[in-house]
Amino acid sequence: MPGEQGEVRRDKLDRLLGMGIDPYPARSAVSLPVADIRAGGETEETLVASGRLTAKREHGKTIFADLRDPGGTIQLYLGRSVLSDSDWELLGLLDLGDIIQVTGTVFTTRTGELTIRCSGIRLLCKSLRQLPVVKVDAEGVYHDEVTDSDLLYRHRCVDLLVNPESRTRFEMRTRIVSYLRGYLDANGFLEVETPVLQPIYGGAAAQPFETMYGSMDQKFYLRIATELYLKRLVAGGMERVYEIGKDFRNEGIDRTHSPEFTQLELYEAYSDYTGMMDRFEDMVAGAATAAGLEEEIEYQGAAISLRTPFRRIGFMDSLRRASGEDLFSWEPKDLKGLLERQGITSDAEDRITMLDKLFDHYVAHRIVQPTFVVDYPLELSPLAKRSLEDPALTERFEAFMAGLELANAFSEQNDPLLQRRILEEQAAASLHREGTLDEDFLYALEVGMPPTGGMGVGIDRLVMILTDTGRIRDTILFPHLRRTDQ
RNA sequence: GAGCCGCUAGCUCAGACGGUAGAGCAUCUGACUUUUAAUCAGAGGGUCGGGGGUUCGACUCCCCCGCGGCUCACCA
Repeated sequence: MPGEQGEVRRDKLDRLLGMGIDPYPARSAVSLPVADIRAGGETEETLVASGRLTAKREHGKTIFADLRDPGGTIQLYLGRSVLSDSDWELLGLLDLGDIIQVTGTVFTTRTGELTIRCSGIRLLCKSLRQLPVVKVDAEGVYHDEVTDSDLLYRHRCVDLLVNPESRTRFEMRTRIVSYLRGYLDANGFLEVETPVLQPIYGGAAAQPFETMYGSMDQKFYLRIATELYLKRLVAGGMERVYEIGKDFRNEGIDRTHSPEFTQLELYEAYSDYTGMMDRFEDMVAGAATAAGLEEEIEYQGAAISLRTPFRRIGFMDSLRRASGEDLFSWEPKDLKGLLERQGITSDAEDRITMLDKLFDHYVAHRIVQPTFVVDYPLELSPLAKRSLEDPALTERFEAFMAGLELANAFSEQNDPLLQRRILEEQAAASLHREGTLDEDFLYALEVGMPPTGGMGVGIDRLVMILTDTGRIRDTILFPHLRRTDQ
């Protein structure tokens, strides 16, 4: 009998229909969350609980079962002598995974388990798929835990049901994002939405996804950043704006990169990159609290302190110190040689990209505690203002933690002529860019944008840190996978 | 895009040397009125990721493909 597992449930569904039971009723009674029932303890008061049937322990005329809702699990006591004949018959047709509603009182069994003594039971939704059964023994050890990541990513609903820590992680993500919104709203920022489909992409250096806009008969790109649009708004007098949304970068996937990721970008007029440091510290510390964490957190085995202020180091200083060399005076061929000696394989040929590689190698990957790396070379930062002390540097920082880049911020370049020249030079020098200037953005700068601090924060990575997750995909509900149907 | 590893029942896994597959949980049948990884007895369930090839014979060896994982490359 092929496909037995599914057939059994279909058969039960038919039998339920034969009994006149609607396996998918439209209405259910208001029920008490399991967590509340547990908190309430024993009671003679009749209450209603709803959830998924996750275990059944049959003892003849007595059946113990587990009912789970998002907030917890509670045991059910189902006795032949307590239930009606029809409820008892229904019980026999229930499978693990079915969503049910029970009515009863709460007592404690002689083994000390808080339990609902069910006087009534109702089917709310028949499940036609057998879920993996994960059991936890008395020592709290998981048995037959589902590890097939393909299954878990393709069917996140299964993951959420079967792995409680997955559910918790996404709840934390939501709380973190809510906190950030609340923080920014409370500080006078306006949340806005800018185009995802853009005729010219910009604001970062990345390969875009391309698409065809049918009715316009024009090529469009999925945004790689919101930067250039948000700054237009600052020029337009929306002096504190932010957007939390997806950016798309048509590049490789790895543990810390997702082609579709969530970024918070915020811009604050009359602020600068030091102001952005304060915002970042506020937001990270606050998000941790919102996620239920203390100031000291653990990330993949490392102790991390979120105590502010965060450390500040210079891009060039830190690289000099870590490498023991003044790499900024080196010729490209010598840098190339050093890269090879350090075992870094890279296609990079130009000086500045190689320096950036060496910075990652010597400094960034080794940063554990929250750290602002400040004063980036001008060549790496076309949209940032030049440093007052050194025109080769910019007023920019990137925030690192546990080897991850979490944020990128600068005092925004608002000199329209200088900005145009820099962008033109970049476009000319770069092979893969379209070489198209965003004239509307430059127009906005010509209209005039006040001195402004701006910052982008990688939300998925922040969630990684705060949920102690090693893979960015575990912070994204539906990460991209290759389709298997073709 | 490259290299390596993996893909066996719904889930977790085992299958030395090539002889058409096993376990636990889940499912089904039966027993059991306070168990909790319930227990006991029995049963069903697999075109071993797909396609070729070698061979008398392939889960096993070879080739191609698919999907996943890990590293690397790409990544203001």
